[in-house]
Amino acid sequence: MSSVSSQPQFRLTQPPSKVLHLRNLPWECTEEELVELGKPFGKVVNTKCNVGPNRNQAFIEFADLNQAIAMISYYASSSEPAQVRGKTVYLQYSNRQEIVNNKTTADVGGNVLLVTIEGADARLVSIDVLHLVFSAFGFVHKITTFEKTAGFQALVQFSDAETASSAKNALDGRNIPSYLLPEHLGPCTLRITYSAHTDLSVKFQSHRSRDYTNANLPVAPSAIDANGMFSVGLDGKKLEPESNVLLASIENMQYAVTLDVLHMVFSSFGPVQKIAMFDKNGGLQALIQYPDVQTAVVAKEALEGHCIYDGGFCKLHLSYSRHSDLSIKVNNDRSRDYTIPNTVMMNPQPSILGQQPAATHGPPAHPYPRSSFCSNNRASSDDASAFCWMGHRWSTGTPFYACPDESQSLFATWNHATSNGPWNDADAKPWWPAAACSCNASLQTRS
DNA sequence: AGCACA
Repeated sequence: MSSVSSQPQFRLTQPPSKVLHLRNLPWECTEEELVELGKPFGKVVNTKCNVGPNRNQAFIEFADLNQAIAMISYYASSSEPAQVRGKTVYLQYSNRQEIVNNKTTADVGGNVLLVTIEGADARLVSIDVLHLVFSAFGFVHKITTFEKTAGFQALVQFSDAETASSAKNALDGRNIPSYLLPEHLGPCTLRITYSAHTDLSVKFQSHRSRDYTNANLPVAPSAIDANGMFSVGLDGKKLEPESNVLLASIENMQYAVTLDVLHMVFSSFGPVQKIAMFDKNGGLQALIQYPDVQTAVVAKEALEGHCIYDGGFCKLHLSYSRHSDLSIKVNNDRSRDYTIPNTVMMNPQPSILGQQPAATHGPPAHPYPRSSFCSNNRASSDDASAFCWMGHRWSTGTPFYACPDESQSLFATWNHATSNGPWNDADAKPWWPAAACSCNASLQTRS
């Protein structure tokens, strides 16, 4: 009960320990990088990274106290500070004598995440946006949202604990990208823990809960309008009638937008059944058909207003078509029916929506050089390598991040493994893995 | 930029 602490929080001189405390580490510093850093001074027997509120602290434990002392004294007198990925890291003896790697209940989670959305406008975050965000890591089975004293919360159910954990690791503490939110909204931060639930009970599709595994689940009466359509948005706003077919018009088409390009872009959100392209009013338009309305809604939300290429080129404008099933007479470079057999089948995602057919895209024909992945790479005209990163992901699963930049291009990308990305501050968190990119990643990692 | 984990 004493309010006077006898120990200062940080002592100026720490007594030596074979455990060193590191801080100011770059984002997502790996265990390997820590071992690399300590190796010249002795045997690193244990590490712990992603420590602290910013996850930028770590511990390394040497086999022997002298090795820790060697490292500290080396950097105490060195003109070159200790660095990881070019970032200065600060070292000191830990106030503990060994690293405790407790796998606590918070670490061994289940397949359901408890997500708290923080921020003044948190309750304005739509369930569709949450779905989009979490779908970047794998198939989202169900979402329920509710308000508690803790604020606006959601339970997000994945197939398995691994997927849930990857989503948690990537998203905990992050802000929802502003481009996914209505313009006036302030930052919305995700705080994620594991839920004890394993299977959520969702009775209706509504603005508060969704079951993406059951296309036949009734829509909540509150979300149905007089025409019997599911047309009430989150905040009760009227939406245009949704459809499984999107009408895309492409503005500022400096670069060729081909059928394949459209297929790749729209396949990121679900299997594309049919595409028909045509010219209208001197511009290019296309109809893109998904098997279900939900997928079209997610795709529309994610892609609307975005540019296929950096620099404001090939900006997409999407609306719902009144069609529900396109009639494709012939497969050519302007129209295609991907549901007809004898195309490559490579959709490892379980067919959760029942009638959902397998996606029919294959990897691009040519592998593209790694150099084209760098962040300042500009797509060149008539060059399909603008999408090379997607092909690369598909074929290897290498983690790339897409960077929606100032122009909100979807496809400014960089190789996370070899580059800090296009942000200036090495400590800054990278942009969201764009849904387009990560949905493919999740397709890739399932088998 | 300053010590994990319940």
